[in-house]
Amino acid sequence: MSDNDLVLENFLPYRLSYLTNIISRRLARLYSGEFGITAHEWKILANLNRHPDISAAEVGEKTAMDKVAVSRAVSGLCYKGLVDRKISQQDRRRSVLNMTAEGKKIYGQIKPLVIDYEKSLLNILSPQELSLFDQLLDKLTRHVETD
Amino acid sequence: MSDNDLVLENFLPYRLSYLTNIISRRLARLYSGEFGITAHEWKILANLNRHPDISAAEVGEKTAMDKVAVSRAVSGLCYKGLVDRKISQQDRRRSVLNMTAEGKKIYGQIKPLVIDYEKSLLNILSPQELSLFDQLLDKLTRHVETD
DNA sequence: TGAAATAAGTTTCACTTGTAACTATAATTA
DNA sequence: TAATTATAGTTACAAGTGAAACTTATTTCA
Repeated sequence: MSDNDLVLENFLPYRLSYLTNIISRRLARLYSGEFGITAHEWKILANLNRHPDISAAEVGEKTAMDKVAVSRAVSGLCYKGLVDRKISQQDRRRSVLNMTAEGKKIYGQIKPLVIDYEKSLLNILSPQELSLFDQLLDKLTRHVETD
Repeated sequence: MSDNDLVLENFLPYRLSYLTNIISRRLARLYSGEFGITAHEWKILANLNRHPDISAAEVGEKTAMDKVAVSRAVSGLCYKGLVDRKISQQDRRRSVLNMTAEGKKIYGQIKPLVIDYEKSLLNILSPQELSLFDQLLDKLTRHVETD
């Protein structure tokens, strides 16, 4: 067996995926339990908070979700009364999405939980380590994004 | 709006998940297309290569997969003739799993593709950066593993 | 012993997700 | 301007996934 044999525990894509899965599960617990929000729905709420009046396609761009996932999550949010969907008068194919008052309220309740979780996660790293990790993550991401 | 508002593009769990998803998709292409192997199946092959004669439960431990996923992936591999499943004579509930000759052949074909992909991924980082990223990843993983 | 509890693995059911087909509207161009 | 092409979003179908129930085998301990 060659000495560059494949050892999953050392294989970086696998380790990255392992870490990410744990973190995603923990985060999902924050919104799924008490609030009944899925990860996709949460991502959309966070985007509508920053960018009101955007369309489903724009949500898709900003969240890297495909349009079917966006459609389903937006439907779920509308059904729960957290998002309001209007038809654009400029282009009647497009939707114009916004959080409702109730949506903003829920968003405001979940946001601190999520931010606290991120803090608790990152407090194991020193400021220098965090900054480095940040840069390396960016570097890798820019690298893999070039198809 | 508070200044520690939630901005997904800066939110580390989101960025980690984004990077991981791209990498996982690319990797999956390496085995799914030509070889018809799923990511789960591939993980199991890689484990059986290093640890012959293990049981489904042991595969589960080593891959962090749940037992249902292991059961299904092993069934798929047996059906394709890549893995051989015997009943343990010491404990007839347990299975004893091994790659077949054909399984080893396929494994040997996929392995270099996967290793090359990892190399192409990491060659954007200097040896120092890589070593740092490695350490930080470990540190974060150990941190989140403590429930 | 033998009844109850535990363990390995599979099957089932409900839910999620991805791909492709479809509907409705808008833009293009012959 | 009418026919074609492209776009936004939804629906339908198939495949994947997770939780719980189930089957068979083993262990525990009264």
